[in-house]
Amino acid sequence: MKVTIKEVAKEAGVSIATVSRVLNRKGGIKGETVDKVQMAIEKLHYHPDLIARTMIVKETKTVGLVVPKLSNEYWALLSELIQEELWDSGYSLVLCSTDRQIDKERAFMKMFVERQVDGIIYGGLPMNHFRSHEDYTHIERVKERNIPIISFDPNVPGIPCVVGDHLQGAFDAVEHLIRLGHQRIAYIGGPAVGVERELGYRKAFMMNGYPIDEKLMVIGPSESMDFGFAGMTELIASGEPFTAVFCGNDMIALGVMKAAYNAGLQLPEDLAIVGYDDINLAGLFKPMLTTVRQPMRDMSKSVVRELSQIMEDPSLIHVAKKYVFPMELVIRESCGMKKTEHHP
Amino acid sequence: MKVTIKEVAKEAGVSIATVSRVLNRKGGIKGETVDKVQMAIEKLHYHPDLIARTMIVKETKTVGLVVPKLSNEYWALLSELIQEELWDSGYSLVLCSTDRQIDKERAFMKMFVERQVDGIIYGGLPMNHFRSHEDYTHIERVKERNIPIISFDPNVPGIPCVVGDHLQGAFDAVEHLIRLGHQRIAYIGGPAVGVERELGYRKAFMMNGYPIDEKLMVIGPSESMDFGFAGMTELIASGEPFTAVFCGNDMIALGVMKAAYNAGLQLPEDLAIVGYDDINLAGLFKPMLTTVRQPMRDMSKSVVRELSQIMEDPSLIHVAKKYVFPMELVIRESCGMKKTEHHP
DNA sequence: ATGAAAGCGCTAACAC
DNA sequence: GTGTTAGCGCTTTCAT
Repeated sequence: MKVTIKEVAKEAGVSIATVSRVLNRKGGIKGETVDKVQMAIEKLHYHPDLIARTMIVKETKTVGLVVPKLSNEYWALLSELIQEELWDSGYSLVLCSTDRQIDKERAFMKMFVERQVDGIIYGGLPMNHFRSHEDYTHIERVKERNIPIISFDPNVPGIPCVVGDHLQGAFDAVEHLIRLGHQRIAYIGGPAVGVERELGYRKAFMMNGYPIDEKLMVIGPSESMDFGFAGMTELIASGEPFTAVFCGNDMIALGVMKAAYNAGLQLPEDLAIVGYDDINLAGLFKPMLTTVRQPMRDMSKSVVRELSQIMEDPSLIHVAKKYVFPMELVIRESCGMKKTEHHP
Repeated sequence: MKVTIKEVAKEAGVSIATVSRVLNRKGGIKGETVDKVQMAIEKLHYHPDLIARTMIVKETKTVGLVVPKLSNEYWALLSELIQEELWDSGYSLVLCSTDRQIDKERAFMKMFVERQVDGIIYGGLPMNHFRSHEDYTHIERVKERNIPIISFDPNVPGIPCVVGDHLQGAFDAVEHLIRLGHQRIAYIGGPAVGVERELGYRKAFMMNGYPIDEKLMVIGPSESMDFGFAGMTELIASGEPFTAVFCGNDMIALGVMKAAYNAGLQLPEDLAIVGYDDINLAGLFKPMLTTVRQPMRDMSKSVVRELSQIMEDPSLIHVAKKYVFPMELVIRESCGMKKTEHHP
């Protein structure tokens, strides 16, 4: 049989209220009594029932996290960091991976409210995945219920967000390529990594007065290595000339590298590549990947800090602050050497 | 204010018992009444409170998973697969990453019992991480409380386990190397990946009557790329000759490859490498990694199936069945060509 | 076919 | 300082 607070009380010869008090360190109790209770707890191997507690204090000390995919270093690392931060703040993590299925995302949200999670970190699909605003109601619904929610990376209007400045990051990456003398730069990415990177790409061209060749843009629904491989293979087959490619993320870049090797290209001599995210793998292979680093640690610390704040004062959920983090271009080998160089 | 079963009852003009009945599809209710209740539920946007329900039915529909690290494709993939399987069976996943800290592992277990998870999947540290049997009591404690628990991969005595046959896997890998003509084969691995792989390595040598040069064995506490890199670098520096290396896992193998390249070695000409796990990345780079594949999908399906069974009938926890899965050697490029070949 | 009422294990007034 | 008691939102006998 499960041992409850009652047994402890009897064993210690006090009332259940007293036991509850020492459990919650309320103070105002004789040291002697505290000892008696603690002895009883030890003796009976008593663990308080968090579920019963929740019924009264109305907090589960649980937060839900939604990510699109776990078998991707970026999201795996994020989940790990968040779990750690959360644990340090006394929360457990209920993890849900949607595999990019919108209806799963909805089901998870429903589960979160039924389970009474104290807060939600939403690392789900970017809004451009949803056909209409109406598709986004599962988020609204949560907000209406005053469940603290914060978005990580997808920029969700109306709720607080911690996002990276991907327009800037992509801009810097492409600008770097342009400085290196490239003009025919391909882009392989798409909605799965968000539209900002494509916009940053376009901005760099616009700012430099270069035309964009839409034939060099491979936009697809995925963010995987396989997508990068397929996209690159197709691009090469098209015969369209290009000397560099900017990838929506590092996994795509890895796929692109493989396709380039397959086609007999020398890297970085024949082709410059830049990725995005700076996952661990990025620095591993030759040529080591030039990429855009996201300050993951800072960002995850930030989401849980902000979420905690909202959990403390739920009214804060109505001020949809945005925290945008700067991205950092990490120059390694995959773009080769500058073709021209001057010191001003 | 939160809408409870009471409001629904009033709205529908029935008692809360009736509402509860339609909620749980108990049957024996007039269709008309069911409709009334359902209308009320819709109208009020009622969601049942799973927490309150739990107090009575004593199940949280929650299972806890502990893994050593999430930022490692192997565990990330496993977590993803398990989450998926669990969800399909109606369970939510509470995920905990220990970062290989034993005290964290203990704290998680404690949390699991307080939170009344219905079951636990333990993908924690192999027993050789624990100094003594006494250190393993957190597992025992859980079992004593009759909380269904099953181990994934670490072979934990006394509880059901789903494990890979790593002794066989490692044996096959090293045997392959030997068949290819190698005799000076290094091993880079250690307790983090379990001892079975080392034993498989030794077995292959023993069965072939070759001596083992302990100087070729790099045993360390980690399973990361960095460890592989450092271990390999050190091994090369030692001046000890060798023509092949068997790695405890693919991440280590990747690190080893990098170190080999750094040292100016040609792969696979100068050095044969075989990894373990067959993570996605394994097939990506040149030379594509020969490795040992774990049937992850089958294995994760199996853990949750077995766990479900124990959750249905908790007495099953006392029969510590083991499910051992065969490993499969995947031959790619990193070992080069056979030096001799005959067809019998 | 439905309602009334007794808890589940705990916390939080409110007494003494 | 400590005990008594009223719930939290739900499921489940036991009546009717």
